[in-house]
Amino acid sequence: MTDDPLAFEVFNEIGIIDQLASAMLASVMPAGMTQAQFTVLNHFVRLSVVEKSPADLANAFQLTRPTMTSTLSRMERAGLVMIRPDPADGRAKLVSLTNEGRAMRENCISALSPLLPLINSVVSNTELSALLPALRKIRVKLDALRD
Amino acid sequence: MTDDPLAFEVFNEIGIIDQLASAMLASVMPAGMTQAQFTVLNHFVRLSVVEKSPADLANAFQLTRPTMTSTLSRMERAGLVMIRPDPADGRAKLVSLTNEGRAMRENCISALSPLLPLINSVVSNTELSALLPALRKIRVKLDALRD
DNA sequence: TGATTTTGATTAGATATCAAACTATATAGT
DNA sequence: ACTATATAGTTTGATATCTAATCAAAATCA
Repeated sequence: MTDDPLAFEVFNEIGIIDQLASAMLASVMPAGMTQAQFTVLNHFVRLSVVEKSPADLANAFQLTRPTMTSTLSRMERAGLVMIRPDPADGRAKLVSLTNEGRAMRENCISALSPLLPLINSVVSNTELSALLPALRKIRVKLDALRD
Repeated sequence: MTDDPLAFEVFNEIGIIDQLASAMLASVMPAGMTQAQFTVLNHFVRLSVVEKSPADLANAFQLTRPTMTSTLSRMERAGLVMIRPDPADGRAKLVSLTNEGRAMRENCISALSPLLPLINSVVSNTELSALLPALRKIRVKLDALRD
Protein backbone atom coordinates (compact mmCIF):
# COMPACT_ATOMS: atom_id res chain seq x y z
CA MET A 1 0.00 0.00 0.00
CA THR A 2 2.82 2.43 0.73
CA ASP A 3 6.42 2.37 -0.28
CA ASP A 4 7.47 5.02 2.17
CA PRO A 5 10.71 4.51 3.99
CA LEU A 6 10.12 2.45 7.08
CA ALA A 7 11.04 5.32 9.37
CA PHE A 8 8.40 7.60 7.87
CA GLU A 9 5.76 4.94 8.30
CA VAL A 10 6.70 4.42 11.92
CA PHE A 11 6.66 8.15 12.65
CA ASN A 12 3.37 8.44 10.85
CA GLU A 13 1.79 5.78 13.06
CA ILE A 14 3.28 7.46 16.09
CA GLY A 15 1.77 10.77 15.04
CA ILE A 16 -1.69 9.30 14.63
CA ILE A 17 -1.50 7.43 17.92
CA ASP A 18 -0.43 10.60 19.68
CA GLN A 19 -3.34 12.47 18.20
CA LEU A 20 -5.87 9.80 19.15
CA ALA A 21 -4.48 9.39 22.66
CA SER A 22 -4.42 13.14 23.24
CA ALA A 23 -8.01 13.40 22.09
CA MET A 24 -9.05 10.65 24.50
CA LEU A 25 -7.23 12.37 27.30
CA ALA A 26 -8.71 15.77 26.51
CA SER A 27 -12.20 14.33 26.41
CA VAL A 28 -12.14 13.23 30.06
CA MET A 29 -10.25 16.19 31.52
CA PRO A 30 -12.05 18.61 33.84
CA ALA A 31 -13.53 21.60 32.00
CA GLY A 32 -10.93 24.16 30.99
CA MET A 33 -8.08 21.77 31.64
CA THR A 34 -5.64 20.91 28.89
CA GLN A 35 -2.88 18.41 28.44
CA ALA A 36 -0.21 21.10 28.46
CA GLN A 37 -1.43 22.47 31.76
CA PHE A 38 -1.87 19.05 33.31
CA THR A 39 1.69 18.20 32.34
CA VAL A 40 2.92 21.19 34.31
CA LEU A 41 0.81 20.35 37.36
CA ASN A 42 1.95 16.76 37.22
CA HIS A 43 5.60 17.71 36.94
CA PHE A 44 5.50 19.70 40.15
CA VAL A 45 3.73 17.02 42.13
CA ARG A 46 5.55 13.97 40.81
CA LEU A 47 9.01 15.40 41.23
CA SER A 48 8.10 17.22 44.44
CA VAL A 49 9.22 20.47 42.89
CA VAL A 50 8.55 23.55 44.96
CA GLU A 51 9.66 26.33 42.67
CA LYS A 52 11.03 26.32 39.17
CA SER A 53 11.66 28.94 36.53
CA PRO A 54 9.62 29.08 33.33
CA ALA A 55 12.81 28.40 31.36
CA ASP A 56 13.49 25.24 33.36
CA LEU A 57 9.94 24.10 32.79
CA ALA A 58 10.23 24.79 29.07
CA ASN A 59 13.39 22.72 29.00
CA ALA A 60 11.85 19.87 30.94
CA PHE A 61 9.10 19.55 28.35
CA GLN A 62 11.13 20.40 25.26
CA LEU A 63 9.06 23.48 24.65
CA THR A 64 10.13 26.98 23.73
CA ARG A 65 10.03 29.73 26.31
CA PRO A 66 7.25 31.65 24.57
CA THR A 67 5.06 28.55 24.72
CA MET A 68 5.73 28.22 28.42
CA THR A 69 5.02 31.90 29.02
CA SER A 70 1.68 31.45 27.33
CA THR A 71 0.66 28.31 29.21
CA LEU A 72 1.81 29.68 32.57
CA SER A 73 -0.09 32.92 32.08
CA ARG A 74 -3.28 31.00 31.52
CA MET A 75 -2.58 28.82 34.53
CA GLU A 76 -1.89 31.85 36.69
CA ARG A 77 -5.11 33.48 35.52
CA ALA A 78 -6.91 30.24 36.45
CA GLY A 79 -5.31 30.30 39.90
CA LEU A 80 -3.39 27.05 39.38
CA VAL A 81 0.11 28.49 39.82
CA MET A 82 1.80 31.43 41.47
CA ILE A 83 4.59 33.32 39.74
CA ARG A 84 7.01 35.63 41.53
CA PRO A 85 10.26 37.35 40.58
CA ASP A 86 13.41 35.39 41.35
CA PRO A 87 15.19 37.36 44.10
CA ALA A 88 18.52 35.91 42.99
CA ASP A 89 18.24 36.79 39.30
CA GLY A 90 16.63 39.95 38.04
CA ARG A 91 15.71 38.36 34.73
CA ALA A 92 14.10 35.23 36.07
CA LYS A 93 10.83 34.22 37.68
CA LEU A 94 9.81 31.36 39.95
CA VAL A 95 6.68 29.30 39.47
CA SER A 96 4.96 27.28 42.19
CA LEU A 97 1.68 25.38 42.53
CA THR A 98 -1.23 26.80 44.46
CA ASN A 99 -3.47 24.58 46.56
CA GLU A 100 -5.98 24.95 43.78
CA GLY A 101 -3.38 23.66 41.36
CA ARG A 102 -2.70 20.63 43.52
CA ALA A 103 -6.43 19.94 43.82
CA MET A 104 -6.86 20.25 40.07
CA ARG A 105 -4.05 17.77 39.52
CA GLU A 106 -5.86 15.30 41.79
CA ASN A 107 -9.04 15.82 39.80
CA CYS A 108 -7.20 15.13 36.58
CA ILE A 109 -5.69 11.94 37.94
CA SER A 110 -9.13 10.76 39.02
CA ALA A 111 -10.61 11.69 35.67
CA LEU A 112 -7.88 9.79 33.88
CA SER A 113 -8.20 6.53 35.73
CA PRO A 114 -11.31 5.32 33.86
CA LEU A 115 -9.21 5.44 30.71
CA LEU A 116 -6.89 2.70 31.86
CA PRO A 117 -9.29 -0.24 31.49
CA LEU A 118 -10.29 1.14 28.12
CA ILE A 119 -6.70 1.26 26.96
CA ASN A 120 -5.92 -2.13 28.39
CA SER A 121 -8.78 -3.55 26.36
CA VAL A 122 -6.89 -2.35 23.32
CA VAL A 123 -3.30 -3.16 24.24
CA SER A 124 -2.12 -5.62 26.82
CA ASN A 125 0.46 -4.66 29.39
CA THR A 126 2.68 -7.30 27.87
CA GLU A 127 2.68 -5.50 24.57
CA LEU A 128 3.19 -2.15 26.26
CA SER A 129 6.18 -3.52 28.20
CA ALA A 130 7.66 -4.76 24.97
CA LEU A 131 7.22 -1.36 23.34
CA LEU A 132 8.41 0.90 26.11
CA PRO A 133 12.19 0.28 26.03
CA ALA A 134 12.37 0.66 22.26
CA LEU A 135 10.37 3.87 22.32
CA ARG A 136 12.36 5.24 25.19
CA LYS A 137 15.58 4.56 23.34
CA ILE A 138 14.36 6.29 20.21
CA ARG A 139 13.14 9.26 22.21
CA VAL A 140 16.46 9.66 23.99
CA LYS A 141 18.51 9.42 20.83
CA LEU A 142 16.21 11.65 18.83
CA ASP A 143 16.40 14.17 21.62
CA ALA A 144 20.18 14.01 21.60
CA LEU A 145 20.14 14.66 17.88
CA ARG A 146 18.80 18.18 18.34
CA ASP A 147 22.18 19.89 18.22
CA MET B 1 11.54 7.16 38.58
CA THR B 2 7.87 7.08 37.71
CA ASP B 3 5.10 4.84 38.91
CA ASP B 4 2.71 5.87 36.18
CA PRO B 5 0.62 3.17 34.63
CA LEU B 6 2.51 1.58 31.80
CA ALA B 7 0.07 2.87 29.20
CA PHE B 8 0.61 6.47 30.24
CA GLU B 9 4.35 6.07 30.04
CA VAL B 10 4.13 4.60 26.58
CA PHE B 11 1.83 7.37 25.37
CA ASN B 12 4.10 9.90 26.95
CA GLU B 13 7.11 8.59 25.03
CA ILE B 14 5.04 8.53 21.87
CA GLY B 15 4.06 12.14 22.43
CA ILE B 16 7.64 13.27 22.85
CA ILE B 17 8.84 11.30 19.84
CA ASP B 18 6.07 12.80 17.75
CA GLN B 19 7.08 16.27 18.83
CA LEU B 20 10.76 15.70 18.11
CA ALA B 21 10.10 14.06 14.76
CA SER B 22 7.70 16.79 13.72
CA ALA B 23 10.24 19.43 14.63
CA MET B 24 12.91 17.68 12.55
CA LEU B 25 10.53 17.46 9.66
CA ALA B 26 9.46 21.07 9.92
CA SER B 27 13.06 22.22 10.01
CA VAL B 28 13.85 20.86 6.55
CA MET B 29 10.58 21.70 4.83
CA PRO B 30 10.51 24.36 2.12
CA ALA B 31 9.62 27.81 3.45
CA GLY B 32 5.96 28.23 4.24
CA MET B 33 5.34 24.51 4.06
CA THR B 34 3.87 22.66 7.02
CA GLN B 35 3.38 19.06 7.94
CA ALA B 36 -0.39 19.35 7.69
CA GLN B 37 -0.19 20.72 4.18
CA PHE B 38 2.43 18.21 3.11
CA THR B 39 0.22 15.41 4.36
CA VAL B 40 -2.55 16.60 2.06
CA LEU B 41 -0.25 16.92 -0.94
CA ASN B 42 1.19 13.50 -0.25
CA HIS B 43 -2.22 11.90 0.09
CA PHE B 44 -3.27 13.03 -3.38
CA VAL B 45 -0.08 11.88 -5.05
CA ARG B 46 0.41 8.59 -3.24
CA LEU B 47 -3.13 7.38 -3.67
CA SER B 48 -3.45 8.90 -7.16
CA VAL B 49 -6.46 10.83 -6.00
CA VAL B 50 -7.82 13.31 -8.52
CA GLU B 51 -10.58 14.98 -6.56
CA LYS B 52 -11.78 14.56 -3.03
CA SER B 53 -14.11 16.47 -0.73
CA PRO B 54 -12.79 18.32 2.32
CA ALA B 55 -14.88 16.01 4.51
CA ASP B 56 -13.25 12.92 2.97
CA LEU B 57 -9.83 14.45 3.53
CA ALA B 58 -10.70 15.27 7.12
CA ASN B 59 -11.77 11.67 7.63
CA ALA B 60 -8.65 10.29 6.02
CA PHE B 61 -6.47 12.18 8.50
CA GLN B 62 -8.72 11.90 11.54
CA LEU B 63 -9.17 15.65 11.62
CA THR B 64 -12.31 17.71 12.10
CA ARG B 65 -13.85 19.46 9.13
CA PRO B 66 -13.10 22.96 10.45
CA THR B 67 -9.43 22.02 10.64
CA MET B 68 -9.51 20.83 7.05
CA THR B 69 -11.33 23.97 5.90
CA SER B 70 -8.60 26.03 7.48
CA THR B 71 -5.70 24.09 6.01
CA LEU B 72 -7.28 23.92 2.56
CA SER B 73 -7.95 27.66 2.51
CA ARG B 74 -4.32 28.34 3.16
CA MET B 75 -3.28 25.85 0.51
CA GLU B 76 -5.67 27.39 -1.98
CA ARG B 77 -4.32 30.84 -1.21
CA ALA B 78 -0.81 29.46 -1.78
CA GLY B 79 -1.88 27.99 -5.11
CA LEU B 80 -1.29 24.39 -4.07
CA VAL B 81 -4.85 23.15 -4.52
CA MET B 82 -7.97 24.05 -6.48
CA ILE B 83 -11.39 23.90 -4.87
CA ARG B 84 -14.63 23.82 -6.82
CA PRO B 85 -18.25 23.14 -5.93
CA ASP B 86 -19.34 19.52 -6.28
CA PRO B 87 -21.81 19.49 -9.16
CA ALA B 88 -23.44 16.37 -7.72
CA ASP B 89 -23.98 17.69 -4.20
CA GLY B 90 -24.88 21.26 -3.43
CA ARG B 91 -23.33 21.11 0.01
CA ALA B 92 -20.01 19.65 -0.98
CA LYS B 93 -16.80 20.81 -2.63
CA LEU B 94 -14.07 19.04 -4.54
CA VAL B 95 -10.39 19.57 -3.95
CA SER B 96 -7.65 18.79 -6.46
CA LEU B 97 -3.92 19.43 -6.69
CA THR B 98 -2.52 22.12 -8.94
CA ASN B 99 0.73 21.62 -10.82
CA GLU B 100 2.27 23.90 -8.26
CA GLY B 101 0.99 21.56 -5.56
CA ARG B 102 2.55 18.56 -7.26
CA ALA B 103 5.83 20.41 -7.64
CA MET B 104 5.78 21.43 -3.99
CA ARG B 105 5.22 17.81 -2.98
CA GLU B 106 8.30 16.82 -4.98
CA ASN B 107 10.29 19.54 -3.24
CA CYS B 108 9.18 18.25 0.13
CA ILE B 109 10.13 14.68 -0.72
CA SER B 110 13.57 15.85 -1.79
CA ALA B 111 13.94 17.96 1.31
CA LEU B 112 12.99 15.02 3.48
CA SER B 113 15.41 12.51 2.05
CA PRO B 114 18.48 13.83 3.92
CA LEU B 115 16.67 12.98 7.12
CA LEU B 116 16.68 9.27 6.43
CA PRO B 117 20.37 8.60 7.09
CA LEU B 118 20.09 10.71 10.20
CA ILE B 119 17.19 8.68 11.49
CA ASN B 120 18.80 5.42 10.56
CA SER B 121 21.80 6.42 12.64
CA VAL B 122 19.42 6.53 15.58
CA VAL B 123 17.22 3.51 14.91
CA SER B 124 17.99 0.56 12.73
CA ASN B 125 15.54 -0.68 10.18
CA THR B 126 15.40 -3.91 12.13
CA GLU B 127 14.10 -2.09 15.16
CA LEU B 128 11.69 -0.09 13.06
CA SER B 129 10.34 -3.26 11.47
CA ALA B 130 9.80 -4.72 14.89
CA LEU B 131 7.93 -1.65 16.04
CA LEU B 132 5.70 -1.05 13.05
CA PRO B 133 3.18 -3.89 13.40
CA ALA B 134 2.63 -3.24 17.09
CA LEU B 135 2.14 0.49 16.54
CA ARG B 136 -0.14 -0.11 13.61
CA LYS B 137 -2.30 -2.42 15.67
CA ILE B 138 -2.58 0.08 18.49
CA ARG B 139 -3.43 2.84 16.07
CA VAL B 140 -6.17 0.82 14.41
CA LYS B 141 -7.75 -0.25 17.67
CA LEU B 142 -7.48 3.17 19.24
CA ASP B 143 -9.10 4.60 16.16
CA ALA B 144 -11.92 2.07 16.39
CA LEU B 145 -12.47 3.11 20.00
CA ARG B 146 -13.64 6.58 19.02
CA ASP B 147 -17.36 5.79 19.15
C1' DT C 1 -45.59 15.59 0.27
C1' DG C 2 -43.87 17.72 4.42
C1' DA C 3 -41.30 17.66 8.58
C1' DT C 4 -37.24 15.90 10.84
C1' DT C 5 -32.68 14.56 10.91
C1' DT C 6 -28.24 14.22 8.97
C1' DT C 7 -24.36 15.91 6.50
C1' DG C 8 -20.89 19.43 4.28
C1' DA C 9 -18.76 23.60 4.88
C1' DT C 10 -17.88 27.64 7.35
C1' DT C 11 -17.35 31.01 11.21
C1' DA C 12 -16.18 32.23 15.90
C1' DG C 13 -13.46 31.68 19.73
C1' DA C 14 -10.31 29.01 22.35
C1' DT C 15 -5.47 26.65 23.39
C1' DA C 16 -0.87 25.08 21.97
C1' DT C 17 2.87 25.63 19.37
C1' DC C 18 6.70 27.87 16.79
C1' DA C 19 10.19 31.56 14.97
C1' DA C 20 11.68 36.21 15.09
C1' DA C 21 12.28 40.35 17.36
C1' DC C 22 12.57 43.02 21.73
C1' DT C 23 13.83 44.37 26.66
C1' DA C 24 16.32 43.75 30.68
C1' DT C 25 19.72 41.54 33.35
C1' DA C 26 23.93 38.63 33.90
C1' DT C 27 28.19 36.78 32.49
C1' DA C 28 32.54 36.69 29.97
C1' DG C 29 36.49 38.60 27.84
C1' DT C 30 39.71 41.99 27.14
C1' DA D 1 35.92 48.72 34.22
C1' DC D 2 33.85 48.32 29.62
C1' DT D 3 32.33 46.01 25.95
C1' DA D 4 30.38 42.06 23.94
C1' DT D 5 27.80 38.06 24.39
C1' DA D 6 24.44 35.14 26.46
C1' DT D 7 20.21 34.26 28.97
C1' DA D 8 15.18 35.06 30.90
C1' DG D 9 10.95 36.54 29.79
C1' DT D 10 7.71 38.65 26.69
C1' DT D 11 5.34 40.29 22.41
C1' DT D 12 3.99 39.62 17.74
C1' DG D 13 2.29 37.06 14.18
C1' DA D 14 1.81 32.74 12.12
C1' DT D 15 -0.22 27.64 11.71
C1' DA D 16 -2.77 23.71 13.55
C1' DT D 17 -6.09 22.05 16.22
C1' DC D 18 -10.47 21.64 18.85
C1' DT D 19 -15.63 22.55 20.22
C1' DA D 20 -19.85 24.96 19.52
C1' DA D 21 -22.83 27.34 16.60
C1' DT D 22 -24.67 28.48 11.96
C1' DC D 23 -26.34 27.87 7.19
C1' DA D 24 -27.50 25.24 3.29
C1' DA D 25 -28.56 21.07 1.05
C1' DA D 26 -29.59 16.14 1.15
C1' DA D 27 -31.61 12.11 3.00
C1' DT D 28 -35.00 9.92 5.86
C1' DC D 29 -39.40 9.00 7.35
C1' DA D 30 -44.08 9.46 8.60
